Amino acid sequence: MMTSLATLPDRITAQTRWQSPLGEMLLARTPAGLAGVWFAGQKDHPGALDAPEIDDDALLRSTIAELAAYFDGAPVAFTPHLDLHGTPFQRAVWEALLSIRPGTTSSYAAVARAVGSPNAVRAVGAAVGKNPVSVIVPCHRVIGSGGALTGYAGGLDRKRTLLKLEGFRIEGTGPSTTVAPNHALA
Amino acid sequence: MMTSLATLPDRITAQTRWQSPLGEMLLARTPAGLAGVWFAGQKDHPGALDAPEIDDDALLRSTIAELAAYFDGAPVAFTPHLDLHGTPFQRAVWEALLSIRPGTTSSYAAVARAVGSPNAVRAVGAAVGKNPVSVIVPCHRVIGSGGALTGYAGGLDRKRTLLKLEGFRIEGTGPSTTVAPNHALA
DNA sequence: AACCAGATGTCCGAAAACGGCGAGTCGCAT
DNA sequence: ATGCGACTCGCCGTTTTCGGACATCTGGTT
Repeated sequence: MMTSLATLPDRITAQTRWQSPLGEMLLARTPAGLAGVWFAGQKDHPGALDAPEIDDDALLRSTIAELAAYFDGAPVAFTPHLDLHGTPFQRAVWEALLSIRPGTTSSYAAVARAVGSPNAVRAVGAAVGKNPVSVIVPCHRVIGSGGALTGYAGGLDRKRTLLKLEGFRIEGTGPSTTVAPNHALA
Repeated sequence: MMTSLATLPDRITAQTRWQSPLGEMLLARTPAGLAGVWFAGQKDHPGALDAPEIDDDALLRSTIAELAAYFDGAPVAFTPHLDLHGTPFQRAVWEALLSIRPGTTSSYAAVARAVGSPNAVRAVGAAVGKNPVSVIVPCHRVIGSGGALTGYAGGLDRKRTLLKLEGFRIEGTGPSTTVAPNHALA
C-alpha cells in the first residue's frame, strides 16, 4: 500500500529545522526553490525526509530569517521563490492564497471564485488543507464565510495565534469568530 | 484411458490411516521415504491405494506422532525423509515450501521468485495445489500477495484452521484476509 | 505440436467516500 | 417580526476502493 504525498516533489536537496515560537518547523527545498514548510506534528507532515540536513543553505537561511521577523510582528513580505508541487487545481488555489495580504482574511468561497470555480468550495477547503508551505503561503488567512476559523493543518491554536499576530482580535475558543479589518478578494 | 497421477510414485510399500482433528488422513510411503499425506476428501486424494495397510511401519508411526504433536500446537520440526515425485518444476516448488517456517506465510509470487521463475506465478499456484504431502510440506502457508487465502486442496476451512493453529488471526470468512506476523521468503 | 486451465498479480478505469464549505430551512427564543 | 443556531443538502476535486481485463508460465490433454 502506498500513500503518495503528491504535494512533495521528487527530489528534496536540503532540509533543516528551526525552533519557531509555535514549535519546531521543518523546511525543505529543491533545486527550483522552497518546497515545504511544516509545523511539528501538523497534518501531512512528511516525517523523516530522505534528504541531507543542511543548515547553511542560503535559501533556507533567508527563509528562516524572514520567518523570525514575521513572528516578531514585523511587516514581512516573503521573498523566497516557491517550488509548489500539486495538481493544477491545488496550485491555482495556493497561488490565489498568495494574494491575500497580511492583516486581511478571505473565505473559501472567495478563493473558489478567484480560481474560477465558484462552486468548488469544499474542494478549495481540501486544497487549502494540503498547502505544503505553511505561513508563507498564508492558508491561515482563509476562514469560513461566517467568520469561523474552521480548521488548520497545524491545529486551530496555531491559526489563532498567527491571525492575532497579524492584528486580529479573536473571540471564543473553539472554531470561534474573528473580527476582520477588511476582507480581501472581493 | 488412464489418468496418471504423476505425483504418485510407482510402488507404495505401505499405507495407513489416522484420525486427525481435521478428519481422517491417509499416509503412504515408499522404500525411499514418506510419499503422501492426504486429508479425507481432498482434491487429488488417491482413493483406494493398491498397497498393504500396515499400521506398525516405523516411518509412518513416527510421522503420525509428529502430526499429533503439531495439531496439539507444539512447535514441531518434521523429521521423516520425503520421497517426492513430480516434475522438476513441481519439486523445486515443493522444496521451496519447506523453507517457509511455521508462523510465517509466503505468497505465490515470492515462491515464484524463489524458484527462479519470477513470472511463473500461476504455474506455482498449480504446483502448490498438487503438493502430495499435506501439512508437512506447508503448502497452507502460501497465500495471495494481497493476503487472501485463495485456495487449498483440502478446503479453505482446513487452511484457515492450520494457520490459526500457527498463531495467525484470520479475518472474514470467505477467501478472507490473514494478519501475518512476518512474511518469509523476501 | 497446439491448446487450455489454473490455489496469481498487475494495471486501468469507474464508482464511491471524503473533506479546513456555504446557502437555505426550520425551530426556537426573544 | 427578528435573529441565532442546529440541521440538511448540494458542490467539486482527490483519494481510496473495487472489479474486470490482461499478461504470464507450466503441466496435462488432444
